[in-house]
Order: sequence, then C-alpha cells, then structure tokens
Amino acid sequence: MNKPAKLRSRSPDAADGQMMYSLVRAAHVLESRLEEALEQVGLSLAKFGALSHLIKEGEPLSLSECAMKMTCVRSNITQLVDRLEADGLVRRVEDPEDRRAVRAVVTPLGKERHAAGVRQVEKVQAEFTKTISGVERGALERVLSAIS
Amino acid sequence: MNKPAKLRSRSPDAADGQMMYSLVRAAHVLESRLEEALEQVGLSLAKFGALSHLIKEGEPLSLSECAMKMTCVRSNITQLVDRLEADGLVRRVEDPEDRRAVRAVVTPLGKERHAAGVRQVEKVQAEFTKTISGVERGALERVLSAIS
DNA sequence: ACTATATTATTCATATATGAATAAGCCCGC
DNA sequence: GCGGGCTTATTCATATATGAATAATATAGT
Repeated sequence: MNKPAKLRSRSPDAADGQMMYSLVRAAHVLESRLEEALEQVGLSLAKFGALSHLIKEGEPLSLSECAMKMTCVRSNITQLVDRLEADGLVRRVEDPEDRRAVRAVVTPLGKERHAAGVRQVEKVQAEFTKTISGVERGALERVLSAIS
Repeated sequence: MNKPAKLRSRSPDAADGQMMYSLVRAAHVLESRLEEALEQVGLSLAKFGALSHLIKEGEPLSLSECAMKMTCVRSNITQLVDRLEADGLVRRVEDPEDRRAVRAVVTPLGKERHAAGVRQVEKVQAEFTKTISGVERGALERVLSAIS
C-alpha cells in the first residue's frame, strides 16, 4: 500500500505537478553546473552554444540563422555576438550576397576556446551520466522527447 | 538490434549527453508555457513564484528569507519586490524586531492575482500530465531527485 | 520599373538573474 | 560598553533574454 486511494483519486495531477517543477529545477541545476564549468575557460553557456553552432556548421552563419539555431530572438544574438566579438572569439563579416545580412565567423581563438569548453562540458556530462546510472533511460527519453 | 555495438562502447556518454541537453530544453519549453499562461493574468513566473512562497508561508517574509526560499541572491529579490510593489501585489513593511530587515506582505490584489495564477498553472500541469501519461513516472522521479 | 511587402540587423525599453560594493543595524567576546 | 565581525537590504555593473520600433535592403506582383 502506497497512499490512501482517496488522495490518489482526488488529485491525480498533484504528483505530476511536483514532477514538472522538479524537472525545471533539475534543469537549472544542470545549467548552473555547465555555467560553472565553462566559466573556468572564460565562457558562458550562451557563448559556448553560439560557438558550437557556428563550428558545427563549418561556415559563417548570418545572425538570423544563429537565432534560429539557438531558438531565440535576433536582438539577443546581436548582443551575444557583440560580447563574443569583444572577447575576440568571433568576427562580424559582411555578406556579399545580401547587403542586409551580417555573418559571424569564429576566430582561431574562438576555436581554441570552444575546444576547451567542450572538454569542460564533457566533465559535466560524465557526472550527469554517473548521476543517472542505474536508472532506465527509456522513460526519461520518452518523456523529454514528448515535451520538446 | 538497436545500434552497432562499437558505437555504444566507443562513447557511452554520448546518448546521455544528448539527454542532458534534452532535459534542459524540455525545462525551457515548460517554463515558456508557464510564462505564457501566467501572462494571461498579468504575472511572470518569477512574480508568481514569489507570491506563492509568501502566501504558502502565511506571514510576511523578510527579503532574505524570500531569497533563500527561491534559491537566488538577495539583490534579485530587491528588484523583484520593486516590480511586485509597482504592480500593487505586495507591500514592503519594516520589521520591528530587526531594523535592518524589510518584510514583504501580499496585498489583497496580490492574493487575487495569485489565485488566478494558480488556475493558469493548473492548466499547464494538466497538459504536462497528459504529455507524460503512459510513461512510468518512477524512473523520471528518481533521475530528477538524484540531480537536484 | 515601381510599389508594396518582407527580411535583416540594430537599438531601445524592460525583465530576470548574478556578484561586488556599500550603508545600516545587530550581536559576541572581551 | 564597545569594537570587530555578521547580516540586512540596496545600488551598481553586467549578462542574458524578450519584444517593439527603426532603417536598410531584397523581392514579388503588377
């Protein structure tokens, strides 16, 4: 016997509601760990994310493309690229094909920094893997993919 | 047969790494839904959270206590209470016991607004419950509590 | 070709969060 | 009782995010 049946039937959502909050809280904890790890190499999660997309793509992306890949609004990318440029991690270059567009290019320093970031993130991932060891991934995977 | 064994053994963390990102993304989606739902009644998630803690406690909390309950730094609460006060949802009152302290009191309007927020959040929770219906909660619960 | 519409990046105002620096008030050990 | 060390809230600078308004450019429809 787990719980009084009345409690279960009166509010079947209560436990799930708590779970929703738990999920959000857990994600915040993970983000904090990532931020902290990346801070060791002079990056934030936002900066690392932008560099990752640019490097994965292998070619300069317009700021609009960046915004789409990072699912955020363009004005956010304008500022993020300002900061990345100030750090010397990316450069803005004009797009010859479209004079409205600006493309972001990762500098050599940006590539180095990103590689260092990858190593830091891998540590957090290893920790995460350990955390969820011994738990069936199936349920978690299905839930997460159902949400997003 | 699911995957080539080599892939599994070469990088056992890769799938978990993706899962870590999935978890963070899923949480962002949930937060967006909550923000959107709360916006309908003139609240943000941060404001709703603060009101919830104050109302749950049943008595005025000092801003430090608020910060602890919301796991954030105090300067954040200072600003949040500024905005809540501007909205007429809380009032600052002096603490007679400790002249350094400031306590936040929920106004009648704040209570109304919070109740409306609860109704909105319940809708999102219902949606979430539907999303995770048919999936074993056990694994998810254990993973989430292991993280945070 | 020209006009209407759409897209691009930027700027501005704002919300949320952090952390450092500051000012005021509390309290302990002596 | 008081001096030094906490704790309190606030302010400031900054990072991240959104959305509205703007200016420059592109493109479609006529």
